[in-house]
Parts: sequence; C-alpha cells; structure tokens
Amino acid sequence: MSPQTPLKVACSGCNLRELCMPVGLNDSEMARFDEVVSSRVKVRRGAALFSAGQKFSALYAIRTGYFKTRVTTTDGRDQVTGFQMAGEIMGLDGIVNDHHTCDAVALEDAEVCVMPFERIEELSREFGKLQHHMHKVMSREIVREHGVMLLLGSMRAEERLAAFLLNLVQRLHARGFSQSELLLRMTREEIGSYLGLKLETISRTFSKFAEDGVIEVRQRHVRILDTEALRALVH
Amino acid sequence: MSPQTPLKVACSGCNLRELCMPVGLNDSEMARFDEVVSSRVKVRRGAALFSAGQKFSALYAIRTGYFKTRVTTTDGRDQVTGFQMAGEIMGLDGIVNDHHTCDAVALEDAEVCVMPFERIEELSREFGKLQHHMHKVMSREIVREHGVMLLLGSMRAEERLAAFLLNLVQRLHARGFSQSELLLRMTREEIGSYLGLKLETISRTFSKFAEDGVIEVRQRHVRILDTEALRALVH
DNA sequence: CGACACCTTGAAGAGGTTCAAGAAATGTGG
DNA sequence: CCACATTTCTTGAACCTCTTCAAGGTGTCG
Repeated sequence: MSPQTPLKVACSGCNLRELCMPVGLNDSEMARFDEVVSSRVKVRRGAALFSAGQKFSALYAIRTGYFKTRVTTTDGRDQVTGFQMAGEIMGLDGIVNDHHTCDAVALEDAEVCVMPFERIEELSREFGKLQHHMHKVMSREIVREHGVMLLLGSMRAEERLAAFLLNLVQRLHARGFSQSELLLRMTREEIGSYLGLKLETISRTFSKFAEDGVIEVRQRHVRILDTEALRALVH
Repeated sequence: MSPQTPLKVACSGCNLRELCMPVGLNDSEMARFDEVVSSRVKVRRGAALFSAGQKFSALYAIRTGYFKTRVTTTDGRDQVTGFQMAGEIMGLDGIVNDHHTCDAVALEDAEVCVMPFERIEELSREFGKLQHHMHKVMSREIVREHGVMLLLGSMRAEERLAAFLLNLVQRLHARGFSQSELLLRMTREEIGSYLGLKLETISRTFSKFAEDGVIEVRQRHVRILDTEALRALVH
C-alpha cells in the first residue's frame, strides 16, 4: 500500500456514482452518502491496497485502475478470487474476523475511495437506503462467487475463458467502453489462476479462439469478432 | 417448500444461539434479537426451502437438518455451492435482486427459523449489534466461498476430498459431535458436484483413503482414523 | 420381496498439465 | 537511443489425472 495525499472528494460529483451508490437519491440523501468516504488513496501498479492478515478498517471503492484479489495458502499456492474495476467495492472479506483474508493488488496505477467501515455502519443505521445498498453489495459478491464456483466446478477450459471474456466486456461496456474490444490488465498466469487453469492452457485457448475467428489477440489486446460464438461456447 | 404449522419460538431459549446470534448479549438485547424470527417452517427431505427465481423475502436459520444449496444453468448443468447445517444462515443470495438465484434443498427432514429480511433491516437500524452480526454473516460467506474457489481452482481430487472431510468434522465438532466420526447426508454425486469432481472419482478416492488406512468408509458412515494424514494431504 | 437409488470398480479415452525451448514485448542502465 | 536483462507469451511433445462408459454390487423403502 502506498498512501498518498488524502483528498476529500464528494461522491455526489463522481461520475461513477451510478456504480457505487444506490440510484434515485435526492440531493440531501446524496449529501449524507458523501460522508462515508473519508479520503482517497493512490496505489501503484503491483502494490497491495491491503493484504491478508492486516487489520480491517475500511471498504474501498475503486475510482480508477484495476485490481486483483487473491487468497494464498500456507504452502504458497494462491488463487485469484476476482478482478475488480472502477466502481467496484473491495474489502468485504475483512469484516468477519476484523482482519483481511485476501490481498488486493493493483494491476495498474489506481486510486480508491476509502470508506471507514465504522462510519458505514453508523450511517447505515440512520439511513435505510445506504443500509440496503450495503446489503446488496455483499449479496452481489456472494452471487458472483456462486458463478465462479459453477465455472470452476463444471466448465471446460474453452467455456471458462469464453465466460471470462464475456464477463469482462460486459462490465467494461457498463462503464462506457467497447463491447468488442478490450485491453487485458492481467497476465495469462493471473487469468489462469482465476479460471483454475495453467497459463499455457490460457495461451493455447486464446490461440484456438483466434484460429476459429472468434477473437483477435495481440498480446493483451483482444478484439471479440463473434460474440455469439463465445456465448454458444459457454453453454 | 412445504410450510407447516408456523410456530413462534424465542431465540433466547434456543440451544443454537451461540451459532446464530452475536455473543455477549444481555437479556434485553436478547429479547430484541428474538423479534427477527417470525416463525419456524419444516421442510421435508428432498424439498426446496426456496428455489432460484423465487421472490426473496427472508433469511433462514437452520434449526435441525441439513441442506444443500445449488445453482443451475439454463442448459441443465448444476453446481452445489454449499452444504449447510444447524445454526447456519441461508438466503443471502436473494438480497441483491430481490429474487433467489439458487435452490436450497433439504438433505433430510429439517426445520428452519424464518427471519423476514425487512424486519432484519429495521431492527438492524436500531440495534448495532444485530447490524454488525449480519455484516459478519455475509462476510463469512464471502470468505468461505474464497476457500471453495481455492479448492476448485488449485487442488487435486485427494486434496479436495480431504479438505471437505476436515471441514465437515470441524463444523460438526463445533456442534458437539465427534471429531472423527461422521454420517454423510449427501450422495457421492452431490459431494462431487460441490468439489468439481465426478461421483466415480469421489468413490475411488474414498476407497483409496480407506486402503491407506486414513479413513474407514461404510456407505455414508465415515470414520477418520488419521486426521494428520488428511491435513497433510491438503497441503 | 422386488424396484430403485446409490455405490464400487475396471478399462479406455480425453483434457489439461508439465517440461522445455524459443519468440516477443517490456523495462533498465549506460 | 540502443543493448541487455527480464518478464511474458507461444507452441510442441510426453505424461498424468480425472472422466466416460460399462457392469455389477449393495442398501433401502414401499
């Protein structure tokens, strides 16, 4: 973690508010929501925003940049549990034992909004919309992980990678980016870890998709040529 | 779902309260906590407490019996996402979209406490300990799923089954049962679905563990002879 | 007691891993 | 700005784990 000049900024003026905040707030509600963010912090590429074992104190909303979260076993094995992008929340793992159980590592220089959890709880007690929003955020994470379990438990390599790509473009599209073009922020190895495959398998599967004319790959630049073919692959 | 005679009972008198409720409540706090449970419902073996697509209205705490939760794809594939036992909470998946996204099926005749979610949210706003408890319950589920992802993403069959058995006995032990003896409530196929393996692999791996003198298996009755060997297998 | 669900075991096969080598990109220091 | 080191990616070949298919056994419940 590389804390920089804390900078107080309002959610109400943030262009990501549709992602972070509940919809349909009026101005006074918006103002109260602003209070949950105490500061912003910059994180350099490769640095950890938080790490397993660290004391939990806050949730983090990504303003810019991308992260991966990963869990690590005592014997050194690790598993990427997710890739997070602008507007997504990190740190929920830390609530239950007051310590984080995973690492959040920036895949590129990033900036996050710090939301002290005590303050979230305080405000949630007065402000039902924030309370329900928090519940939804956590529930969404649980449902997302169900999807990953399904992927890891029952899909084959091609299906996993197709599902992964579709999920990425869908989230990028929701943020105003192209539906067909994407720049991967993570290595083949990181994708492999997330999908329960080896980096060679990721590479080979990319090559196969390219041969089949489903995508175009140049390093980390991927263009989806045939979305329907990818969808068909998933089931 | 097979709703039976709703029966109002107090958490304060429940022998599972250490599992369901925050610890260290005084009597008046306990009394308020009681209010979250509206009724109890019996569920017959094989029946679903709730199913994917159903409107979400409540969380459920298991009083007796065992459940599995599973997600299903459009093309019929399904994945067991967890096995739940007494004192554990189900239904968190439904919060985010107001509809359930998985099924909860009783593995044997069961009884659950119904906790209407609106009431939980209301009481949470007045009662910080309940609020924090709910946050911990959700966070615990997220962390549990991280563990499953690690298992599915990076472990081999023997490691997965060893981890599964250790997790089961550990949870049973916390409920006062033996550390070494357990009665599986689920089929080999269900275990396989949970662990991302086929039922034949589960069967073979059980047989191998038995040959190696690590466990004793007679149908669904499993006795762990060498816990350390199982632990060693996991890493 | 018979039907049905569940479990075990074998043999063959497929999908993904491992090991290895080289190519392409990226970063670093002079 | 170029040479060099490092990281990342690709591809091939052999191997291994788990799956698939198949058959028979065991237990359970009406």
